[in-house]
Amino acid sequence: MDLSGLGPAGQAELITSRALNLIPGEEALTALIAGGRPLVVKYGIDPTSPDVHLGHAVPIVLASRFQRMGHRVVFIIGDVTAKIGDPSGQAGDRPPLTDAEIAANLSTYQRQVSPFIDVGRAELRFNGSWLGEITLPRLLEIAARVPVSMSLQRDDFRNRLAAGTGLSTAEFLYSIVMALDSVAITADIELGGVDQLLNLQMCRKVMEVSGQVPELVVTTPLIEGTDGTGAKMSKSKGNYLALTASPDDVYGGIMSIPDRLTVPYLRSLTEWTDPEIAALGGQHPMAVKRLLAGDIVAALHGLEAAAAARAEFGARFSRRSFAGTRNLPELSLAASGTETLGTLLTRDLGFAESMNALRRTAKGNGLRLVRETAAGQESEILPEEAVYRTLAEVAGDPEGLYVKAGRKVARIVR
RNA sequence: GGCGGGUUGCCCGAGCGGCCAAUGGGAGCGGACUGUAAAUCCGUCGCGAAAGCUACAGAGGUUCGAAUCCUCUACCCGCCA
Repeated sequence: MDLSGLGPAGQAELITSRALNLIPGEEALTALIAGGRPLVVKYGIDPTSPDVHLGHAVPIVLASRFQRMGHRVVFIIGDVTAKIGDPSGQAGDRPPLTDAEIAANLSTYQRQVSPFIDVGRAELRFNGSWLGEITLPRLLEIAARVPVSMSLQRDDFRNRLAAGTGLSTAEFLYSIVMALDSVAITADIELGGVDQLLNLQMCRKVMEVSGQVPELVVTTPLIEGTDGTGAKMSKSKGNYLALTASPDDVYGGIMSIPDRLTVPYLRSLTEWTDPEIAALGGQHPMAVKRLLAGDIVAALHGLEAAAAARAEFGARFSRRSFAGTRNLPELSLAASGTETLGTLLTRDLGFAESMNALRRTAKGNGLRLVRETAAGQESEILPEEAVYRTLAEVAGDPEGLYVKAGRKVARIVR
C-alpha cells in the first residue's frame, strides 16, 4: 500500500503507534517529515547469521512504511565488525566471517525479508567502506567527548563490571563504531529493537559531537516467542518462527501462540490499524488468531498458500480428519511392510527420538492406529509391543489407515 | 603468585563407598480436557528387544564394589597479593 499521499501528521502517527521509544519525540518526527525531503532511514543488519525469524521482521515492517511514504531506507551491513568477531569476549562461539560468508548471509537475509519490504528499493551500505578511513586521531577526538557513563547505563556492562567478569575495551568502543555509520550516511532516522536503545542513543551523541543533527531514534518492541514463557523470540530458545518455514508450519506456529500474544503480533507484524484491531475485540480469540495466521502466511507465501494452510489446519487440527490432509508422511506396505513399526517411526520419520521414547509414548496411550471412513474415525490404542511388530502385521488392510505417535501422524499406503 | 571452594542428566539442584541410571524442581514428551491457547490433573523423562551397555568435567589409582576416597589435568568461582 502506497503511503506517500499521507500528510506529515498521518505518517508520523503510523510510525508512532508502533514505536516503543521515539527520541526526541513525535513532534520532531512530524517536523522532519513536514520538511518535505526524502529522509534517510538507517537500519543496521547483522551479517553474522543467516537465520531470520518473525522477531527480526518487526523493525522491517516499520522500515517498509517509511519506504512506502517515499523515504530512503538504508541498510547498513556491519562487515567490519563481523570480520572482527564477537565483541562480547565469549571465546570461540562466534568466529570472524569471511567476505564470502558475509555476502552469502546478506543475500539470504534479503531474500527472507523481501516479503516485508521492497528490498530492491532499499540502499545497501557496507560500513567497511568508511570505517577503514577513520583515523586514530579522529576516533580519539570523538571518544574524548563521549562519557563512559553513557555506556555504563547498560545493565549488562554494569553487572559484568561488578561481577568482575571481563569487559573489554572493544566492547566499550563498539557502540561508538556503530555510531560512525550514522555519521557517514548522515542518517535522519534510525530504526532498531529496544534492545539497541543505548547503542542508538550513542549514535545521536556521536552525530552531535561530529557537528551533525542527531538522528531521530525509533525503537520497536521485541515480540515474545511462540512458547508463551515471556521470553523474547530467539533462535537459541527455539521459540521462533523462521521466515523460511513452510506455510503450514507458520500457520500452525501462529495458532499455537498464547492468546495474549495475538494483539501484539497483529500490531508488530501486520498492517492492521489500532481501530481495526479494537473492532476485532468481540470475536472469539481463536478467530482473531486465524486472521493473524492467515495474514502472516499471506505476507510470506501469498494468498493462495494462506488459503491452503488455513484449510489444512482446519482439516488436520480442528476437524482432525486426515483424508483431506496434504503433506502427511507415508508408510508404504509394499516398500517397508517387513520393517518394524518402531524402526519406521523413529529412524525413518523421526516421530520419536529413540525406541525407548516411542515405547514411552505407547505406554501413555500415544501410539494409535486410526481408521478413517466416510462414517467417521475409529481409533485403536496400540500396545507397547506393537513397536516391535512389522508394519504389515500391525496394519492389515491399509484402506483409510493412519498411525499416530503422539501428535504426529503418518498415512499407511499399499 | 598464595590460600580456599566448586565442576552431577536439557537447566537448576540433592547425593559424599554398596539399596544410584542417580531424590526434588523446571523444561520437554505422552494422556485426559480443549481451540496444536491458557489453566488443571495424571503419566513419563540415558541407549538397547533383551542380556546388557554408556553415564555424575578428563585421565589414572585405592577397593570385592566409587558420582562418592586418593593423585594429576582442564575449566569456573571466592579471598589475599
